[in-house]
Amino acid sequence: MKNSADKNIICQQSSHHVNCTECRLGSICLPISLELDDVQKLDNIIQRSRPIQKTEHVYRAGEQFKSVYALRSGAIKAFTLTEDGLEQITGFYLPGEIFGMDGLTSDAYSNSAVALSTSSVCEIPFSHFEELSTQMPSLQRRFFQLMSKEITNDQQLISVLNKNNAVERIAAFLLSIAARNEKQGLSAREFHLPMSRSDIGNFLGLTIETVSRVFTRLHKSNIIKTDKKYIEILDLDALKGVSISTCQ
Amino acid sequence: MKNSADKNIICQQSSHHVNCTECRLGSICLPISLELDDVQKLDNIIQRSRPIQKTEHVYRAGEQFKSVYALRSGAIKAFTLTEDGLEQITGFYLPGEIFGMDGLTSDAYSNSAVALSTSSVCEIPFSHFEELSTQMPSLQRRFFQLMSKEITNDQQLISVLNKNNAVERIAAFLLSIAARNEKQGLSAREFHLPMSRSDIGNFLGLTIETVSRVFTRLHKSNIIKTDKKYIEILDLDALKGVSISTCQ
DNA sequence: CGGGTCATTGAGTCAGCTCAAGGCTCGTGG
DNA sequence: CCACGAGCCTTGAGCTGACTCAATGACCCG
Repeated sequence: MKNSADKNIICQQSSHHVNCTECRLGSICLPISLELDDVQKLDNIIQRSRPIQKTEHVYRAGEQFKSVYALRSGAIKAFTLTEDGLEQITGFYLPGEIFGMDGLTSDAYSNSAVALSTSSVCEIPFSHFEELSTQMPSLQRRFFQLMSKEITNDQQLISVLNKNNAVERIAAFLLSIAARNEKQGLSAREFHLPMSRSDIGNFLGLTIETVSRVFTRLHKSNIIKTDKKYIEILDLDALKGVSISTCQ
Repeated sequence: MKNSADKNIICQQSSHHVNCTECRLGSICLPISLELDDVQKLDNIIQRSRPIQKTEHVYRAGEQFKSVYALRSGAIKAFTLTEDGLEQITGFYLPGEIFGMDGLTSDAYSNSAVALSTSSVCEIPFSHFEELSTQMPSLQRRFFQLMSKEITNDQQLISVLNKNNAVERIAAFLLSIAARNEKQGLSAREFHLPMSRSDIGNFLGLTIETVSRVFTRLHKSNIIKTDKKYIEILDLDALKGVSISTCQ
């Protein structure tokens, strides 16, 4: 609420013209393991536009694949529509993470990507990127690794969906968000969830009512403290205990 | 049964020393879109060993990542173990498909891969492959696409697990196997499932009892004909009708 | 202040799970 | 050549966790 409003302002200040060498996310984003002048070359092909507002699309399913994207600030959800027109969320992306890699197979995005809050993204035109990758083996390797990471994340989620009940799924989800916040240098103990209860339910294969009930249950047993989208982890070990495994 | 025994013999005959240019799977496997002499170069780095027997491992979770693999004949299942030691199958691989791409992220395989029946695999040592990719943009592109395909397959499965009930999941599964058989030039209408009911259940997040009940239900309503692992699709439209979407 | 969106809480239902028993097939050994 | 055991599959009966339906509450924005 008040806090999240403040955060948005900060995000907007830091956005737009910061290049890769100055970006505070350099250590977790695409450029890891590149030499300084290679980072410069990468930076040269990256396009940065004005921030995207909540609910705006970065790309839509079916559009021609042109670029992959790095998230600089905000949050993104990626989703497909099922045959019968239902939304299925396939992932949430936080700052420093890459999205759009689903578009490569068929030269068209298979997901749509929308901003969950005001977000700035770095667009990486793929044809340029591909060319650069052939010249920079470490960039090629890095991208292979990122795609592989996406695969193992998805497989981890499959495992959670197949084996774990509602509480375990949500605990795993919270731990995943916490870990990814920490990676960005933010708190793993308290944070704002960028997505709605309904988005969480959609992602985890639960109804919104079940998500809500689990949150109150975890709150009442003093494992987490919740206030709308604000989450504070009070008893990390207990949360790990109920989760068993982590998703994404 | 009798048929499947025959098939294994055929597979073994065709295995081992066939190189990429002669392989009947060339049109669906890694080499698509490569020039002839590029296929030769690719072929030079590929290692082919004696066939793998049922239940033998190609690699184990945690082992150092060294190669990706193309399946020439047989069938492979990939799986992880959850914290509490339960198997979670993350995918089945049929001839012409590539597996092992989960190992790139952390330089160690995150899955184990075992043969479901006698199988021959082509091993592609990754360091050589990477080097070749920098010299052959179309190979690099092809591999990006294959990884992207794996991502969209997994996301498709996530969607099926989140949205579909038991019958829908199994119908989608059968349609996926059928389509992939067809891609190999085999029948999409009748085939042998290489995996057990228990493997299907594990993959689709169902118990073995539920899988069995759904199979008999589909059989009794004359949509498919089942005899153990032999499947014949009698009414494709009806099967599509109950599936809604396809998984992997 | 009113209408819309999002979240919470309660009550009843059901799909798929668990537990249990029995059948089929194949390989081994007497 | 048959008997036996081990896997794998099928079928039945009863239970339960998450879903559906419904109502109410909290907050935001015009």
